[in-house]
Amino acid sequence: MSNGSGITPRAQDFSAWYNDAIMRAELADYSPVRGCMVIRPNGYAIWELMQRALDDMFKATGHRNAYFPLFIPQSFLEKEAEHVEGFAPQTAVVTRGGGKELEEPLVIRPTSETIIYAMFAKWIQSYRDLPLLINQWANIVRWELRTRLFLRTTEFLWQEGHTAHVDEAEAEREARMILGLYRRFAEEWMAMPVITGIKTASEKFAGALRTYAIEALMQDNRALQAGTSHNLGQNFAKVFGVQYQTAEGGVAHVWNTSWGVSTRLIGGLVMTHGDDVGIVCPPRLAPVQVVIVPIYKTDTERAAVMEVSTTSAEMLRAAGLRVELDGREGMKPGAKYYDWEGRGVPLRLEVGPRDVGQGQVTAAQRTGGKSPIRVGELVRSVTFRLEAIQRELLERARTRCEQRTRRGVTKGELIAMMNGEGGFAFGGFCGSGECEAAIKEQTKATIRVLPDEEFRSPIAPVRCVWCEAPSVAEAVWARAY
RNA sequence: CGGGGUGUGGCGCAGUCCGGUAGCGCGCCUGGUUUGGGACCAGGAGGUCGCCGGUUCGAAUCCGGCCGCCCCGACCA
Repeated sequence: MSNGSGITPRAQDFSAWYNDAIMRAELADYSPVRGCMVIRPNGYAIWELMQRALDDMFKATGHRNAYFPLFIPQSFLEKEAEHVEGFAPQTAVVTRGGGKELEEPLVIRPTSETIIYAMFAKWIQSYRDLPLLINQWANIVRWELRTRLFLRTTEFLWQEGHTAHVDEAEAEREARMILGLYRRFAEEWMAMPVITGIKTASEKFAGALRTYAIEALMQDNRALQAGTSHNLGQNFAKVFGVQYQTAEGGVAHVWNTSWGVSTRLIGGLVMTHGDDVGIVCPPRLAPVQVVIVPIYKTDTERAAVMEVSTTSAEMLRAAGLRVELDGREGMKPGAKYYDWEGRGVPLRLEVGPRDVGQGQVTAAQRTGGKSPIRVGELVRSVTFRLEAIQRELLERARTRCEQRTRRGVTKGELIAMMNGEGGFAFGGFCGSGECEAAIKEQTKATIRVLPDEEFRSPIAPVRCVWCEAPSVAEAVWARAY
């Protein structure tokens, strides 16, 4: 759909729509390497904005960035039993280098716990060295069988935080704090509402004590795991000998956490806000927040219109906004509208002779609606409108999510819902892996999280949705990406 | 890896059954006229028809083999 002649409607084929929307916005392209994608400038710009916001949040909470190698000695990965079992099937391994067979194969990192904690062991001596709060921005390789742009590719970009703490309580606070931070990012920046909670044993990170996650509901009513935060306990510390001297003179293993979000978030953004025209960027993450389209016939009109357009662009940029002035000649205004709408630009300013004559510009919101803005109120009004769009997108997504959420579901309802239109189903859970597996078997739905208190139903379910045994926790089911 | 589909200028496709000089739309380039929701005219560039082999005077088309990609299932952020 690179010619912009239209994309598959969501209702017809959501997957096709997703691909079309990404292609039209030029966020990404398929690469010559199977399973891998190229992130194009429009897509990478969104990632850079995400990075900046997240990085600021990490720094504000005391974390520092570092960089660890892409290659991990195979033996490292194999040290933690559960970890190797979880990741070995999806690793790429380098066995040759410099024209020679390597003495020890090097795994291309599927995640960096092992190599980072090997280094932590060197750096941590005393309780005074704790907590150690590290983050790295990196690429990862996981040999996926089936890939989708942004949602699952063989190589992807992410951020992985790794921390070491004196005790379980502090590690738990860290893992929890990051989960909250992810939630804030999802809601305040991406305008994507999420449910937070803890993963069941079957969905837990390989090697973790506990895994927490934020889960969002996409427009096709499938869930997207948008971020995870793990309390790793002392599993890795014991294997890699990450020990410290306590204030009392004893020796103890540290408690680790790790947490990450990836370029998958871009897929979440697309599937949360996009419409049948294309993607819709929430203003705070829009590479172009405002596009100005000049409209004119004669040279005289052109001069006047460009004058106002240029001045407007300068004023808005001076106010810190990301503004593009579309001065392409020989392209009709309507064509430009479609072009920028497909890129998800939240606000468009049309500047024509009539506007100039009346001392105004016409503002069109990507979410719908056109209205004039007095030139004298430009910055204030544009800023206000962008904030309104940001709020509107979150509200709209939240309403959609609530409409697709059912609480206190029965077994029959769960089956019907998951094999039907989908959504989030809240219900009682006995805690057994058998029930969990049976439900997955019959509905393809998994427990996304055992939700945190804030998201739980006012009246706790009494019995397991599946087996009628007493419920030990409320669970949220959905079919997931 | 199993099931389904598909490979023809940058993109989307027709042509394949029935072999005979490779076409259409969009995009791209040049010039001109246009410009308040996808402009128009004229001229032009661009393809060893996924790859290898076979049949034939002649293959995009028929036969055999291989490969890629997309969708659906088993693994996963």
